[in-house]
Amino acid sequence: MARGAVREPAASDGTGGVRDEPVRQRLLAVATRLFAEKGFENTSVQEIVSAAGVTKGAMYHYFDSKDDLLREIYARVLRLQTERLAMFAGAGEPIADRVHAAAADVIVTSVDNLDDTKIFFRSMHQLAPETQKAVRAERRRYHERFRDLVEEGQRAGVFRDDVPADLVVDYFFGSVHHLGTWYHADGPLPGATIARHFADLLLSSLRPPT
Amino acid sequence: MARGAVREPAASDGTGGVRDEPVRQRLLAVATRLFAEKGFENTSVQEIVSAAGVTKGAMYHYFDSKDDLLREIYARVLRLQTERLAMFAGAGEPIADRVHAAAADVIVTSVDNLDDTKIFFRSMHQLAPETQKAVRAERRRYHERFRDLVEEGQRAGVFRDDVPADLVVDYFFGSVHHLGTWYHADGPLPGATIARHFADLLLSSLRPPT
DNA sequence: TGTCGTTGACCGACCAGTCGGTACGCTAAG
DNA sequence: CTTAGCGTACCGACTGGTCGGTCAACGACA
Repeated sequence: MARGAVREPAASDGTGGVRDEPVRQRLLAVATRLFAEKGFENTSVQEIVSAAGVTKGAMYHYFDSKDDLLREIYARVLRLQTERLAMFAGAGEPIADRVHAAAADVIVTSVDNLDDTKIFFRSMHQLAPETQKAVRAERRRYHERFRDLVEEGQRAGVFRDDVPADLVVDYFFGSVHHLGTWYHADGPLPGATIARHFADLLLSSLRPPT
Repeated sequence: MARGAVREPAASDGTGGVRDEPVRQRLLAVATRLFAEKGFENTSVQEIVSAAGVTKGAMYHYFDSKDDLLREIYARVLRLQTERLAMFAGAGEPIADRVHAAAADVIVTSVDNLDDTKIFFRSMHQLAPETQKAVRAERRRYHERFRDLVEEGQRAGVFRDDVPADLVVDYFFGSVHHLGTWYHADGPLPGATIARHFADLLLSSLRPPT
């Protein structure tokens, strides 16, 4: 590596288009890709830093551990989804429309960040129990926010109420979380189409029984 | 270990109730439990054989590799579910009832074998690519069989046909596969209740739109 | 009945390699 | 002079897998 260069190595550094992001961001981006490709435990720290064009010293300067790297990836996608859910939940439309919009949106963002989605559910259990508990708690808050939306619809008589709202949320998000196992960006259906179909199925299953 | 004993060690051998299963079965049972608890990569071969009361020599006598152990666990649960699906699909009842029964059954068996379910979707990507492809292919056949059922209902006009049957199957099995991440046997809802609710939601979402 | 030879089941010490993590040094900026 | 931002060298723990060896059961044969 060119030691004479100033802060950032020159334009072409072999990291594939992420060349002038700061080191920390580059490490996160590369780790996300590698974790999604080969799994957390099968990706060595050495591979990550090599792909990012730095060394282990740099990585351990920005992150406490390999676990910490994974945790940061989780936190990032959770922040994004939580923000967007709050936006859709607080809109002024009828409850059914808000649920439909929020459901469709979470699918679109999951597809747009498919690597994060994959990592989340494959590698969660690799984290230290304490860290895992923290991540789970944040995830739970997200689910509860969505559940409140469903309950609002049930109280309004728009949704069937013979199925617990919690179960409905687990049901729907099971589908969302498993997008990573079968969806491919080059497949026949674009993310927006899947989002619409899944949201339709959710709303349809919530119609009160005849 | 008592070397003087004959084939099977005496009654109490500290393996916790699996004492007189043959060694191969014991290894599978113990590995299933440990893989579900701590993940495939975080479970060493030494831990497995210690918990099963044998040594590495024994394990490598029955299995080619650690991967082979995982593959056997997959194959076992896939065989079971495939058999049961064929049974429900071939019954003489109306198509809606058959889909409902098959959907509820796969949930019950997933809950009954929750460890296998967890392992399946957490550790699949750890397998060698070739092995992984074989397992995926078998899994795909199972999904296709289920999809055919949905399509049968669509052709009969019982189910809505504005959503591709493939998508419906991915939608539903996402929920099934994620049972392992939130369901606990000591929770408030028994498996049969969840099975009923999920199957109801599926059938409800398949009703033709008004 | 006694005693070989063979075979399947299993033991346990060991190896070569890999991994996450650390200690320390250098450089440039403030 | 201090601090941030890294690079380099290296450690110790651990892993999957191997390999020579042990032991009991069994069939053959006298």
